[in-house]
Amino acid sequence: MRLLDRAGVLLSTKGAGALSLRRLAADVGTSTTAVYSLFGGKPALVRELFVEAFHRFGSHLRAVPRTDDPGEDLIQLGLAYRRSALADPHLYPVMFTNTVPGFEPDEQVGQEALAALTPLIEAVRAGIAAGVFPDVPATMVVMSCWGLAHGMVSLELNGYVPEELDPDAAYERVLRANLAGWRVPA
Amino acid sequence: MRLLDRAGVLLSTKGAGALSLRRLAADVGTSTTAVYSLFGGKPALVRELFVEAFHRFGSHLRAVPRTDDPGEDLIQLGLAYRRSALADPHLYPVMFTNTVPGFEPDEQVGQEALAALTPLIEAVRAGIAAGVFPDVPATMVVMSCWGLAHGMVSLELNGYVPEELDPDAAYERVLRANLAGWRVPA
DNA sequence: AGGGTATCGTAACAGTGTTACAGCGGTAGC
DNA sequence: GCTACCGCTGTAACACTGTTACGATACCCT
Repeated sequence: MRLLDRAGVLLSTKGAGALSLRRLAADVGTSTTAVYSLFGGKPALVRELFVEAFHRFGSHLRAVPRTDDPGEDLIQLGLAYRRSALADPHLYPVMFTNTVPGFEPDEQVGQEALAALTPLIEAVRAGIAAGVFPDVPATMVVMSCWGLAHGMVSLELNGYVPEELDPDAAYERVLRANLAGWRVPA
Repeated sequence: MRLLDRAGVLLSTKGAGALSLRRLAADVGTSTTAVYSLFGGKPALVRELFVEAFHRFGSHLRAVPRTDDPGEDLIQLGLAYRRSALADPHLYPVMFTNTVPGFEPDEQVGQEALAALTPLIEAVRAGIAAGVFPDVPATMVVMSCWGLAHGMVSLELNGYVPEELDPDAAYERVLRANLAGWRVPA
């Protein structure tokens, strides 16, 4: 589907504001009606981009190997999280902050989007089972890691990281500090 | 300025998509041209809302008292951060994620917006001076606390917090864990 | 070969931000 | 008191957006 590809490129380069149906149709060489017969409108097209973005996102996360050290696995997952976001920055807000006006993820697509976080959940569960994390609901420390990664990446994408900080090193340092706070003292 | 007030209400209730100049002008009883002679366009009006939002945000943060326990101060600041965001949720994305298409915070307004984080910076500096935090750049642990708070709040606002978690309790727990990870062991 | 369905193009409608133009008001200078 | 000016306002238009009704086309299946 050339429309979807072109829409992804257009959104990744020019941003959400430049994603207009006429522009899109003109680039591909068709008319705006094609979008309606193939997808059903602009929100439906963005929905397709949404699941595509989460597929790539899930691939990045599934690519980090699972070791016998759940803590280090979580760190690596956090680094992969940021790499995925920085790979195409304009796709990130489509997933987690509503950038395109008409589109909001419905219940179904939202659930299968969260499936991309499975490696994170499993690492946390393994950590709790191994006793390196306290006996709290796994979703809580998942939200902790996810929230920190999302917040840091989101702030970085919006240009809120101070210049005196090396983004790579600071991000990893922050991740490790957060995780250290969850470790139950041996 | 009734236009600004009405714009704030409209944005806080109906969201960014409903903030149209014609709608706004009709509600106040004037014409769209008023926005151009008074502000200079829609982005300029949103800019005004941006600084207004940061003023309120700064007030929430300045309202938490400073004690001799920098760690606890940071927790209270984090709680105030979330309270401020939940007070009018639609104003939060205006500050930290670009919701309104035409508007992006320029350098000047972005700098004075960050001034709202002053209490956070001071608490971190006090913590480093007191030896409860390690001797790292203050901006790093600031970014850590800010990133976590922003990420958690952002995810909550987008409906990504699992139902089995009590949002209030989980948020505070996550904040405390993160801060514990920064504490240098006595 | 014929019929049905999916897709596409043209044109229009409603809505948006923006701007040129004209009119009104008040205010400063003489 | 008159006049000229300047800020503010409304009307109307332009260019753009998403959306849809209507025909026409092409393709696939029977």
